[in-house]
Amino acid sequence: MELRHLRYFVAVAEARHMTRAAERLGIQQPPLSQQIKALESELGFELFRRHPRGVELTAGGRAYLPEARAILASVHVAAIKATRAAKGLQGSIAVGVTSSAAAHPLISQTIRAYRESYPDVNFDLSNGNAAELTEEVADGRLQAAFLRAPVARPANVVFHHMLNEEMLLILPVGHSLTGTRTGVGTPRIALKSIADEPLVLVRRPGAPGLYANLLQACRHLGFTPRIAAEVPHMLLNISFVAAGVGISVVPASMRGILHDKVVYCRISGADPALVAPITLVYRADEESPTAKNFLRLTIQPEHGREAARPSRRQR
Amino acid sequence: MELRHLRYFVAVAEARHMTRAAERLGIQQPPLSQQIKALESELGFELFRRHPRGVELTAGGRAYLPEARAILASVHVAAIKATRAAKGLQGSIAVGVTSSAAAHPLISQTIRAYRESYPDVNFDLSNGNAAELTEEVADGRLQAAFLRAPVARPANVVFHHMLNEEMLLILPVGHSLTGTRTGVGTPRIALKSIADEPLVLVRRPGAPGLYANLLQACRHLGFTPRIAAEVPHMLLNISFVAAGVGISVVPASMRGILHDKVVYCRISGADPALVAPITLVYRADEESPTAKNFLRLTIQPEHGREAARPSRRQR
DNA sequence: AACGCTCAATACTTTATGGATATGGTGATG
DNA sequence: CATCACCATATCCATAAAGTATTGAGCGTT
Repeated sequence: MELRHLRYFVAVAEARHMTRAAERLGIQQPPLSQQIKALESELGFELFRRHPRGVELTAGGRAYLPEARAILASVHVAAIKATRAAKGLQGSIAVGVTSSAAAHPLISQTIRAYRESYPDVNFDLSNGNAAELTEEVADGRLQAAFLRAPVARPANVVFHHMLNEEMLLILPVGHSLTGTRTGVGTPRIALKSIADEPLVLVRRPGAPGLYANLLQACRHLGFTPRIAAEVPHMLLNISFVAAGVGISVVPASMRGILHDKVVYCRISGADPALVAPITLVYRADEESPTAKNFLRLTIQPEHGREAARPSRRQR
Repeated sequence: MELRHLRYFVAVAEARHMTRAAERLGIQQPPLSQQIKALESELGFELFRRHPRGVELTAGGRAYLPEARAILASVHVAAIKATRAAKGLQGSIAVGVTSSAAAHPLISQTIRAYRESYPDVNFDLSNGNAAELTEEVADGRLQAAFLRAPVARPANVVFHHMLNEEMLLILPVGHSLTGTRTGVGTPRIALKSIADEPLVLVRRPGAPGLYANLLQACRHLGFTPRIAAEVPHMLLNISFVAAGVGISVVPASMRGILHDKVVYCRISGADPALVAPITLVYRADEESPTAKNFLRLTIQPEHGREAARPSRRQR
């Protein structure tokens, strides 16, 4: 049995007339009669009673009609559903962020924009450190991840550098280095002036990247800072500075956190410049349509939106 | 698109392998590849990613697979459902009975037997007088009706005489005619002995049939009974006799009703013999499978049961 | 009662297409 | 680098769907 039989059957049932149904189907009457007959013989019972004025559904035909209609409708619906999935309008996507990357407004903007453009996609957002996220992307548990500096570079994984963010020095309020400058705007402090200050560092097994540049810049200036404490993440880092344990540097997007306890200062005289990148990680061979839409929207926001609703402009 | 495409798609999706799927389908690999490709081009997206070790579902294919399976399953289910309807195993039937016919045990037996044999058929049992039921059968509102004597014979309607039932004379307990015989078994009374008794008759516009024979038999014996009362149905008839209004005759199957107030007696010396028929009424061109099963079961109970479950004996 | 009309079925031809066979191309594997 | 395992392509054939012409059956009409 083929869908053709069902289409023909429904047409005849609706027209109650072989010849008119054939016209409506764009075929001649004899082949239609034949196909109906073939369907009847496959089903094992008659669908129609033939009258000189047309045809009439039998009890079996009456029972079959709604079923046939439902099948034809679901064939149509199935194609639409699957097309939506293929276009990435439906389905799911798993994205990871490190907590320090999550602090940057770009990340939340990007995710919000995607969820608005693709409201029917189930969005799984998870948290982890750079090493974990990279591994999860590499073996497909995540389709994308936002992190700061890459910590491992598995084959087949792309690290897309999105931006560099300035690093700011943070000191506890009332610290001697902050007293000298109280003008408007962000104060500026020379890196060499922190040579004798105790330093708080964020350093975990999986995230050594962000502070390498700081230590190297200090070495260039001829000193090695004293490490007062190492903490597992950036927020605790600021808390420690606020508590007076030492000073530290954080990405500029953290500015505002504990603002009454901590002073944020720009750094001068650092070489290499102290910057915190935001990196988008994804598999080079990513095929998931939802992921491809997400990547497109993230990397080229304008194009992404256009592609998501191509017909809006034309109407 | 045809069901073939869905069948092929599901086979390939399950085998994850074109060549093996082709084997399972009993065709060669190239035509299978072509049909899959045709399906993809009709849907507008790729269902599979081709690898050197086999094929893999795309996101669109993954979404399409359960839909395709459901469609194929519902094609199967539709055929089964409609076949059951065509065989009269599912559907509905409307049957009417007159209240006097309903009193005969054959009717309830027949209906119970049908409902047991065809439990999935919706059975509409309705009540009416012979004229009403005949009309409803004639124009298709009923598929069958049980009544006593036919009162009208529309073209295209078959009146199947099922049985003749003896008519019994009923008299109030203590009536003079009953006093003479008090042996075991049903007493017997000569029709001519009721010549002077007042008679209660059931007679409605639509049901004149049952008492015509009684009056004619009396005329043969040379008397015309006096009509003491006319009542609309048989049960009230018995109540009137019990109340002493007069005597009457009823079909033998009524025996037992008001047994402590009324005496049932066999009648001798009547010509024509006083009998009450049970008549099954149905359309000559009845096509409904449920109705045909009902008629078969009613007219030929043994054959009906056999046909309803043809496979039981063979297993 | 005969005729004509309508519509489905039948007989036969044509066409389209699904399937078979043979072969080519490509990426993984040892 | 050669081989293997698969899928894709090309070509041909057989099947079956569609087309054409005609028959046949049932109904209404005169």
